[in-house]
Amino acid sequence: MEKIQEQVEVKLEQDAAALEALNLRLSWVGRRWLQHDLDAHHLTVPQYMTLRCIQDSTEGCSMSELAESSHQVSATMTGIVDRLADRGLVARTPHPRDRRTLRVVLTPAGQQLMAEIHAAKRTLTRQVLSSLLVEERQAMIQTTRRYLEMMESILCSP
Amino acid sequence: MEKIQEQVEVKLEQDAAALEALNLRLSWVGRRWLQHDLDAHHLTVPQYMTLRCIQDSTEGCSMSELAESSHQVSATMTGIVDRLADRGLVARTPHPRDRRTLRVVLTPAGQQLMAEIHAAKRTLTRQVLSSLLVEERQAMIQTTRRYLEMMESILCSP
DNA sequence: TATTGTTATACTCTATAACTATA
DNA sequence: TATAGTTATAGAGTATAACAATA
Repeated sequence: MEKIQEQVEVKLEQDAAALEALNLRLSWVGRRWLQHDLDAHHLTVPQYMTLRCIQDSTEGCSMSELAESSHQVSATMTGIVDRLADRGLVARTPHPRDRRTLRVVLTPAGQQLMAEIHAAKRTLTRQVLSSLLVEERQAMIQTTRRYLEMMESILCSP
Repeated sequence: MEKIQEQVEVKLEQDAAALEALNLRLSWVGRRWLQHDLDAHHLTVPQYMTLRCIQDSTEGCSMSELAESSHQVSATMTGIVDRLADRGLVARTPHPRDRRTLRVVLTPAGQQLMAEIHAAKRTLTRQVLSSLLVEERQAMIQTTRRYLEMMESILCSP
């Protein structure tokens, strides 16, 4: 009985090592792949992440919110938003109540660019998913979400 | 019948959008998480990827191989390997037959550092995997591998 | 005093173009 | 001529520390 348990442990260790190596490479290649897509629009990955964050919000984001969302210091966000603003994709608008705070919003040009990117997006995800059963798709989404939540909690805790 | 097929398509589209958003965030957070781990060893993510690539090879890598593996131009690799060599973690050794080519290898210090990082690695992957059935783990590894292969093929083709 | 955001600085990564040495 | 690698250059992202404005 103990021997079987031991074998299960060994197998788990192997699976963990295999998946860890795959995820490391997936994260790296995924970024290069995204950058490859964004090149056509002269956007960088951090710039795109920032636009997504603003897009997902209802009334724009403060600089602090953008920094927190991407796990970066606010000084870094200043530079990224500067370049997006220079291109007219976002605008810094004042906060109605707190004059220290800004609301960064998408301009019409920014909204249009995001729509173009969305339309041009490759169908890699759909290709993979369409070869799975509905239950498998759900399981994959659930597992990925769990992964992400664990990572974020570890990253935010200190 | 057509109506059911339509619903399946809609559902697939939703699943694809959900997983795409998750993967985008996972790729970003995964990198921050890795960087957070590497900070203790004063390594950057590109430096770590380079060390991994050398470690996985049997007789060291040429500069071209390192560049190709990370989908970067060789001029970029020159800088990364310069900094690793300055710290004594890798060494440029001559190729026995072709005097144009280098073999970048891990020094003993580099091997020791990689061993330390491996030992200190968080058990996030194992935590997630241990809550899955063996069949689910295998399915997850397979799906992740398929994803990666598709990405790499798209990235390399042009 | 505490918070929001920017500026100044230094370093790494990244690509392009021009270059050297070798095949 | 073609290939392997480096150098020079420019720009983007990143963190730290110091700072101004506001609460």
